[in-house]
Amino acid sequence: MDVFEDLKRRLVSGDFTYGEKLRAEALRVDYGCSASTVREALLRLSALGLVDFQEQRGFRMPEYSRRRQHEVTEMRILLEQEGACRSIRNSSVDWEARLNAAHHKLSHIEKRIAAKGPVDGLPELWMEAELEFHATLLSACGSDVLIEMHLVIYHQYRQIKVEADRKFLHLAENIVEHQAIVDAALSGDKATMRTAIYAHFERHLVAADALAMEGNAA
Amino acid sequence: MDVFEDLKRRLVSGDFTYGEKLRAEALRVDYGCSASTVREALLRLSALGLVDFQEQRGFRMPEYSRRRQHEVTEMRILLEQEGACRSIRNSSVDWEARLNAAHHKLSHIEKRIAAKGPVDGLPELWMEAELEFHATLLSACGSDVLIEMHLVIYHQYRQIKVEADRKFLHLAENIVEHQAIVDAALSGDKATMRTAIYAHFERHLVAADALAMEGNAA
DNA sequence: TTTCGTTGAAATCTCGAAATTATTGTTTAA
DNA sequence: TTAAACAATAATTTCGAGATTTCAACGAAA
Repeated sequence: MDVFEDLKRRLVSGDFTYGEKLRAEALRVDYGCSASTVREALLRLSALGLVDFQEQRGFRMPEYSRRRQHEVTEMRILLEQEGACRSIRNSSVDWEARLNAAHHKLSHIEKRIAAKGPVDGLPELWMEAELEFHATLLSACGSDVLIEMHLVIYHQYRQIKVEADRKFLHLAENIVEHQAIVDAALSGDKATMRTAIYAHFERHLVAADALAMEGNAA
Repeated sequence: MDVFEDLKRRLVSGDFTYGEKLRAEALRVDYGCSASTVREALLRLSALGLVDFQEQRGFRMPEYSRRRQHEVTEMRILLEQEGACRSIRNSSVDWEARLNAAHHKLSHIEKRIAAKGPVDGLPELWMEAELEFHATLLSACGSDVLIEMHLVIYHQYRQIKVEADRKFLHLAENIVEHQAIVDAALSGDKATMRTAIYAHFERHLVAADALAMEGNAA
């Protein structure tokens, strides 16, 4: 099994709690490999911001903080607006078709969850479809660097929002907002797209005064 | 010695040529450690985009490509404009003072290089001062995530532009452009800042038609 | 009671050898 | 001559043990 990929998956799926210690010696059991191999994977993940690494003090799942949630959300808005607008600029029938397809898959799953709750393997399917949708949104932007960077931030965002994700707290709103993003793409209007993306993330931004208090503490 | 930090330094300082193979077994000699330790450092650097890693095929200094230069430059413009404008929004006397100080150091070194050429340890001092200047520009933006992300892209940019850097091809222009950025900061006008930052990087963007040809080849 | 230092246990980090996989060069068959 | 199969070599990856460092518990001195 690919230790790196599977640990990455677990880190954004709520398998570990915020601040939990990640011991290579303990994790090796899950993969039937040596601690060194796990250590390698954890070091790589730390460079991607999904694992906290301190020399001689090992690895941890990052602590939760509202400030970080705010900053990562801001960054996702910035990169996603930029990427989506560039995709619009290069607009092609192929891109519109792929975005439509990805949205169709996603909204189908979201509607099933809305009806039956997060049963079967629906949360896992949703995770996959949601990434696919947002990745497709940027897929025609013409910059691999932007796509790569967005992917890094996307996973950091997921890691922070794991709890909300798994409880599907904002399912109804998400359905409407995803639709608005598709509509904006088809309209070809960049300003509308920026507004739609901002609206999709707005509730995950933290008010400035709340940040100030937390900032002084940390 | 810190293998990770030193390899990072060498990767952006022209110690390796584009596409050069990086053998852990060979590099261990430079650091008097085992190949595993070097391997760890290379894996971490690959997550930061400074090393190409392919399973079972080892590590390489990334190949040079104009497309990548273009994309990384675009990303630097995006992040640096965003960060600088946020710093302006949070504008403080302290920030303006630090930016002035960093610019003073940098321009002093640049003028010495303009006069005497890249002798003594001037290139190394310039590298340090240039990073310090651009980091200071974003230092008041209020987002550690943005600062961190900018730092990653900054190093990728440096790695690509190593040749131009070490030859100081655009020294005279750089001096003017850095001054323009400081002026924009002191004026507090965000639009001026965006223009100044774009002007600083414009020549490193690649024309669309040139990209198209390269894109088809790769 | 508090602080500091000591000691033992546990975790982290480094290492070089062994196992696996790619690469290169050679031979053979078409 | 070309292409494919094989063998020899070199490089990469995994591994577990040993060295180092951190952490926690305990006891002595202020």
